[in-house]
Amino acid sequence: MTINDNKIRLIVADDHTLVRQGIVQMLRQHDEFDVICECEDGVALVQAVVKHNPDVILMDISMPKMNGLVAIDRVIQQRSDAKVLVLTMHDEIEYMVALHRAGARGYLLKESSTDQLATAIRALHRGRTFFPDVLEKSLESTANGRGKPVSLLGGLTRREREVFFLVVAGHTTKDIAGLLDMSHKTAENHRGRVLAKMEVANTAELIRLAAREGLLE
Amino acid sequence: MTINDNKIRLIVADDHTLVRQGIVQMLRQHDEFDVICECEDGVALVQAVVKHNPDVILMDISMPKMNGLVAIDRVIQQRSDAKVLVLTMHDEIEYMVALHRAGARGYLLKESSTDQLATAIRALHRGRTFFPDVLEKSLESTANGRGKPVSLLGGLTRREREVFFLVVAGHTTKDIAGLLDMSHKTAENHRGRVLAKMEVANTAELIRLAAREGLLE
DNA sequence: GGTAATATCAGCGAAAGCACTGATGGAGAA
DNA sequence: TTCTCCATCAGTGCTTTCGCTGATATTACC
Repeated sequence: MTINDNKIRLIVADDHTLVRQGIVQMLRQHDEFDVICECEDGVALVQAVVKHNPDVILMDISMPKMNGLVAIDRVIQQRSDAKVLVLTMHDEIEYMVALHRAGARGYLLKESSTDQLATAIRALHRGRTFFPDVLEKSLESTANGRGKPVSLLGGLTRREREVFFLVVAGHTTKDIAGLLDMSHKTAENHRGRVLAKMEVANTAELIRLAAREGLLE
Repeated sequence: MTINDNKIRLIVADDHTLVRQGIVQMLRQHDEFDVICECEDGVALVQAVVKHNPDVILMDISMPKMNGLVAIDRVIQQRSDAKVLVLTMHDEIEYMVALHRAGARGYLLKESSTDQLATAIRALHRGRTFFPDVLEKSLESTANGRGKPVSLLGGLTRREREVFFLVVAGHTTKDIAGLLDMSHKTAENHRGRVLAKMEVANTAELIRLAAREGLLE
């Protein structure tokens, strides 16, 4: 037995102890995996990556002390070949794209099965990526079409952004028309395009999205 | 009356398979617990409770198909003595108060340790409750310092609270009527009363308010 | 000069939201 | 037993949202 008996060496980072320990417990059922370290926040993760140089890193994106995106950035800075598999509850495409750009190599919803988790880990270990189909499509379309939008507000035009902020501030289209000195039909049209670009069905969802992105207040 | 030794019989409900299975895996390490059923949503949970009559119910509050608060309500309807332990990531007091009123007997953050989880389960099984200290204080203050609303949700009736959560989740009144099995007019009425009590003009403002209060998942 | 993106306006129709009012039955308290 | 709160359903009427289509003017880029 060598110390390196080709197990896949993992670091698991998640601030929710119950969740993290649960996942670790589960991974320990598989012989092929070796959880060498657990982290509660991004800072600890970056240090652990430097110290242990794991094969694959499993991490939640919403962690205290250091935002997940920033954490990925730091990790990649330390080890440009780091294989980061993000575990998350959000299936918003915006999230996926952002993570992909940040350098994550895989993205897995917490709704996923344990089999999928194992598959994803193996994929990353072999140098592959693991993203849901939706993202693949989106990345293609951004590659084909001009490589623009991505950021939540980036895809909006100037006027649409103005309308967006007034909508999430709770104004009706008529209000907005008055405030921006335009026809209420124009305001409606802008509003409609915002909803379409943001891929939400109604104002309620739009505001939820804005809240998630920290765009309220 | 205990046919199968005196293990504490548990149902675990969480829509995130990874999280759920992790927790289950962890509970199986303890001899004193017996996980008799896992559920992915509120609907399944209610059915499972009726069927298995567990000692303690572990549940996430943010689940698809049926909002957690609604689910608790239904569970309590079926078994008024059901011991519901809520697992969540949110430590907002509003949530705790609402859950307490809904009939949950315990509240545990996912940041908690496994020991705390075991302690909480045992507490509920013995007929005690398990809430963070902050809540105890808050509940006292509502009892003593009379009158004061304290909670945003405090002024709402049980049904109004259910509707509230579904509204801020982005559902239309028709959706809500379906989910709560009521006429769409009734749902509209509840919604209207929620808007009035919260002193906001429309859904947009309501969601902003909810976001400010940390009531969005 | 052609092309593309943007900002503007408008109409239509379906759906949803919102403000009223009124009515019934049940549960619990005074 | 009254009385109040709650949950339920319903109707009317108006406003707002939302999806779709189509049109024009300006700007800017190649």
